[in-house]
Amino acid sequence: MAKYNVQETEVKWQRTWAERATFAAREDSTRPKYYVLEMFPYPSGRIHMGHVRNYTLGDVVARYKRARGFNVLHPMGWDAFGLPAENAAIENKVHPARWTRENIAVMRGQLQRMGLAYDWDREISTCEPEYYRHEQKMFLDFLARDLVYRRESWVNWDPVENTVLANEQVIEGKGWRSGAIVEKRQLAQWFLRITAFSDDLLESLKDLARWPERVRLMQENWIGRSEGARVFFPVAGNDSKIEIFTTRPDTLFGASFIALSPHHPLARDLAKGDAALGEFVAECNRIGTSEAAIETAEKKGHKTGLEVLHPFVPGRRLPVFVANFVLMEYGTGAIFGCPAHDQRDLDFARKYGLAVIPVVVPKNVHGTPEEKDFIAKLAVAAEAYVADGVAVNSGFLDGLAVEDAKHAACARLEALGQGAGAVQFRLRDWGVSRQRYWGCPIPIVHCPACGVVPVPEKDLPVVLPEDVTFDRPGNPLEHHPNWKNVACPKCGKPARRETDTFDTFFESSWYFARFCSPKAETRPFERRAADYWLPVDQYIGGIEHAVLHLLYSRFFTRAMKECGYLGLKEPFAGLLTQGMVCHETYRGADGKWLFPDEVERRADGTVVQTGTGAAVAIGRAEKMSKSRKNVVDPESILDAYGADTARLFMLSDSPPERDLDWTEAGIEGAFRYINRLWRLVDEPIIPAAPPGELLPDPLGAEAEKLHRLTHRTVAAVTRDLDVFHFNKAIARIRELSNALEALPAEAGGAEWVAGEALEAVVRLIGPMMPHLAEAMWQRLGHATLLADAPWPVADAMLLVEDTVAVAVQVNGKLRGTVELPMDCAEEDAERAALALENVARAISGRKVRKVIVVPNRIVNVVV
RNA sequence: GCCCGCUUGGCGGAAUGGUAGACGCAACGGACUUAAAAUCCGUUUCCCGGUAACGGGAGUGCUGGUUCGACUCCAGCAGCGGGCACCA
Repeated sequence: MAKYNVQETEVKWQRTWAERATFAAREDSTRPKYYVLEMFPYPSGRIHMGHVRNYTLGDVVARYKRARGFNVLHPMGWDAFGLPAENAAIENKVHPARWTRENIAVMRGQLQRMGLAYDWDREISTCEPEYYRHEQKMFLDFLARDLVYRRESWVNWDPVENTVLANEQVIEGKGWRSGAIVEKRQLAQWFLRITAFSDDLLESLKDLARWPERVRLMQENWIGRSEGARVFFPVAGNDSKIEIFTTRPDTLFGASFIALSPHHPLARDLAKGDAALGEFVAECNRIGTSEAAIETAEKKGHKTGLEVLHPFVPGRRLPVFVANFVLMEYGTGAIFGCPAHDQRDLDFARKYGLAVIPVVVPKNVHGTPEEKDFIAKLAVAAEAYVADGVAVNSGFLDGLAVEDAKHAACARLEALGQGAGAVQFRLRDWGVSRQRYWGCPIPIVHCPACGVVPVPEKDLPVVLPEDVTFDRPGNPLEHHPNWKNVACPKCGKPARRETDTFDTFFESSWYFARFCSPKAETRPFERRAADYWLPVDQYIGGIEHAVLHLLYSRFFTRAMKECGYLGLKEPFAGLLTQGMVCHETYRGADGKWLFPDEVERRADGTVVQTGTGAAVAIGRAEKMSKSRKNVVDPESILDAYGADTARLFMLSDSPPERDLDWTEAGIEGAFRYINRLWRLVDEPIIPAAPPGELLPDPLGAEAEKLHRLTHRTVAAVTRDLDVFHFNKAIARIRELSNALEALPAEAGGAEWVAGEALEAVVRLIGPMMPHLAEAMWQRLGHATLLADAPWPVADAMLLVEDTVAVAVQVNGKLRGTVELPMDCAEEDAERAALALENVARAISGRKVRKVIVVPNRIVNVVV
């Protein structure tokens, strides 16, 4: 018999699906719709294993839902703008447009070889004007509705290249190419007012029932709603004041200093007349813009010489510092420090010799003789007291619990006109300006006379010019000979185009809607199509997008709704976040990384370098990355084993949310199973009964078992696929195919039940190994496509068992099992359990105190 | 530094308050073969007793707790990973 011909079979069915437009999606109000979407890829050159995993997961969902009768939309496109194209342009002298389009062509071919059930007619690419023109229009709509504004903001600046750097281009505070110490600079930039929706974005997380809890938690923390107070501290000696935000107004009596952000207007004013302070601010600017860098840097401050007056304590003066850990972007850019009750403030106070004034004591200490002792210890402690308690040393707050003291403090501040209770969000507005070439041009003109002028709708799109060069650092749009010179749309006088482009998160914030009508010309998408298809029923992608991309998309959907583009505010009803694909790492004797195909495993289990035979050190599995060389090219797997094998391996070894270890042995195991399945139709042990033959009655015992297992498996796999437990679904299918192979030919009714089991296996593997399943389906004599066949349904009568094995424990330890009728009386179960010899031995004369019977599960005898 | 996860045999995992290790990988033993590959059958958490059937003990990162019963719930700790606003 012929071996299963992977390549020929896979190409054949891919062609068949394409010719018949099997996966073309059309709006159809008579059928329930289901929109499955995987995060679209950045066209970096070739697909990687992360893509294979992501798109396999989505494809199983798409094919399964289709079989269940849904009208499925399953599209694919390209997140085509981005930094790597510009890096390639600089390093390899390829134009970003050409590089990107060539990459797309290669990657499209690779995805097609995977047999993914996409409607390729809906393919989009965000770097084409047909796509980005619509987001230019949306930007102008947002501007008209005050969802867009312009302000100064900080960027990483490479003083050697005279270029803005992305955070990833800043390595240990230095520019990745120049090695120069990176500085912070201020530029006028465009912002989207995501904070206008802070409350709604937070509140609506509750409704996203099919999102992972941890993603909702991360977004909740990111939005970071906190209640507290804004407080004005009058500056001693003049009539200005410093406004701070605090979540602990109850500890105001413990205040011992004020700290300003280095970017606070007052700090910058003071720095003008204070060279040392100026140098300190410059030093802070060298930390860079990333929060991680600022938070991990040593906490430092600089005394300004200024003092403020305490709002509650007449005569108390607090020194004002500038501190490197205070963020201008959060609150008011100024804080008050209460060292006794905040660890960071305490560290700061110890460093600069500031007072530590305890103002909260634990409830159980308050009013006891230990109270004094507690306060005395805290005043000299290295650890702040941050837990709940009762206010002390706090005038009118004394004796109040923390929560009550907060309210009382706010009320007093308000009465004094020194502040008020306030809600503060950590979420900041979204800066979308990028000083880069390979992005969507921001449709704005700067006119010396009229100022900022939106490009009129009739002049859209503002097309990104392709005749640019990368021979010098900075944004090529700045150096383009004429692109930026335009007539002002308002007054007609010479003006200058905005040369910044959009953050690439802009494109990915609405592409899911574009797929509803990807060819719409006059608008981003047809309202009717969006109303039909949206929201995305199941979105699938990496956990690394848990906050930014997903939050921006949620915001964008709300903004589009405000502008009347669509009628909903949550884009993704269901979310599945998949884990990474990992591989063990190899280092040669010289310590350099080796690719998996540069090493070989010997029979004795050791691993050596191919060719030289030198010893290789094996490292634990880590995320596949070019830098560690622990990558396997999906195309080599497709060549050697085919798409179904790659898909099976991606699904069978780990649950989707977890990381997956790629192993050569695992892929071989998957390949063996593919061939074993093929043999079920190619060399059947038991010939299937002819179609239409009635179920023999009675069945032999073995046949009856398989008959029941078939139906149990159909039910179990259906349940598993509904909740994305693909690895469990495959384990069940393997159990069924194992049982099918083990069925004795002489069992009564063997032909009939073998045929039934085989047909069930083929239908169940359909979503996961679609090529093999089609080939087997055809071999079973079907003239139709499996892709068009409905999902099998289990006979409920066959799922009911009449007996069940019940575990018997003595004091929680397993001592045996008894076979009992399903749902038998508790007394019967107890009697049968106590009758076991082993149980009697375990009790061995001790008194039975209690017997716990959990019907159909367990009997626990307590002695 | 802050936020969020994860940790179960040699390995990937299953079991989400009720028989820990389903299913697979690897390894070992056997069958088939002149031989190999492929395929098929069997064994495999660890320790103790037993020729065996089997019996006993320990065991889900670590330390405690709740419960008749904990991989599962709670508290603390450790290790590893994701995110931190200009990578996508």
